[in-house]
Amino acid sequence: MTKTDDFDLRNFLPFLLNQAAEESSLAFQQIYKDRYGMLRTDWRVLFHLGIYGRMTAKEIGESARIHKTKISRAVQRLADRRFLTRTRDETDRRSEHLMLTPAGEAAYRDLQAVAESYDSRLAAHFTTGEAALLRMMLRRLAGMER
Amino acid sequence: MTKTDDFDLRNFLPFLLNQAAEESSLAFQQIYKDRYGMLRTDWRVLFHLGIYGRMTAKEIGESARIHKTKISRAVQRLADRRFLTRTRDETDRRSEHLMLTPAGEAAYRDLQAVAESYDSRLAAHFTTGEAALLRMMLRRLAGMER
DNA sequence: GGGTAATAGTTGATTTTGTAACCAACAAGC
DNA sequence: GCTTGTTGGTTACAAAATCAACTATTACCC
Repeated sequence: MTKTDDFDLRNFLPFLLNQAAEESSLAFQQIYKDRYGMLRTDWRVLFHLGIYGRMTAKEIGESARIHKTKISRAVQRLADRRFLTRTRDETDRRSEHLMLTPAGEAAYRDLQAVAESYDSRLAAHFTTGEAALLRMMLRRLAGMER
Repeated sequence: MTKTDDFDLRNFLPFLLNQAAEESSLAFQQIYKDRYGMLRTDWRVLFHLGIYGRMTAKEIGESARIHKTKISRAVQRLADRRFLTRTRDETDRRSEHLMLTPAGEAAYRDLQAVAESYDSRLAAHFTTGEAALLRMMLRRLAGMER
């Protein structure tokens, strides 16, 4: 395993970002998967509804940059488990408003608490200033701010 | 879309890291996909061989934290396209050494150049010091250093 | 040396994702 | 009000990822 080229893969940002994202999602993923049998898109939808209270599939998709088919399926799964309700918008009958049921709220509160402590644990790798800078840089890379 | 909970998803590191990783991989992905019909694992294997010259599937898997079935199939695809050769290790006939063919080397050099300029473009969002700090923090989150 | 466990890598079945086509409701122009 | 285009969301089919089981070979160890 002698180097024949000095390009450093371990510093290549797309690679590095993916490794960090994967590693830092692992333990959290384990929790929502084991505890609620959820997929990645499921908890993201759950969190959006938990945070914003009432949204349409489209709004969630735009906010989290998730394709509409993935949202559609996650909403189905969550509706099947009675974690959310769908109600048609009467002024535009194409779209429907999603809201968490009490069971959904409970799941959200549980996972939200996990997420908060999980995030603190990750941030504890750094000083407060570093962590803030990291989030800012990530938001910029994610195109969430300019 | 009024907030009913003050948890900030957009600052939750696993979420943020994934968004940044996805966004910052997009254009590069387009290139290896369009230009060589490669998948994510394919270019990672290609890069490992391009950088280190000769590795076994297992070594690549450990280095990039990719599951062996994914590696196995990526190696198959790359071998089918004559981008690499496999030769059995004669002292341990279970494993085989992978090496790029000239065609594989050419593809690697091409993509490596793209990767380098792509990385610079991403890093240009920040000052030199910030970028270095970012990489360091990501390596730490990825468990690549302690 | 013979039996058992471990390892490198492959294969097959199942689940999840991605892509395109689709349906129903709405909007705009005429 | 009819046609054409757009939009929110679902569905069908193909591609890819995951997980478990499998083969072949080597290591362990009594």
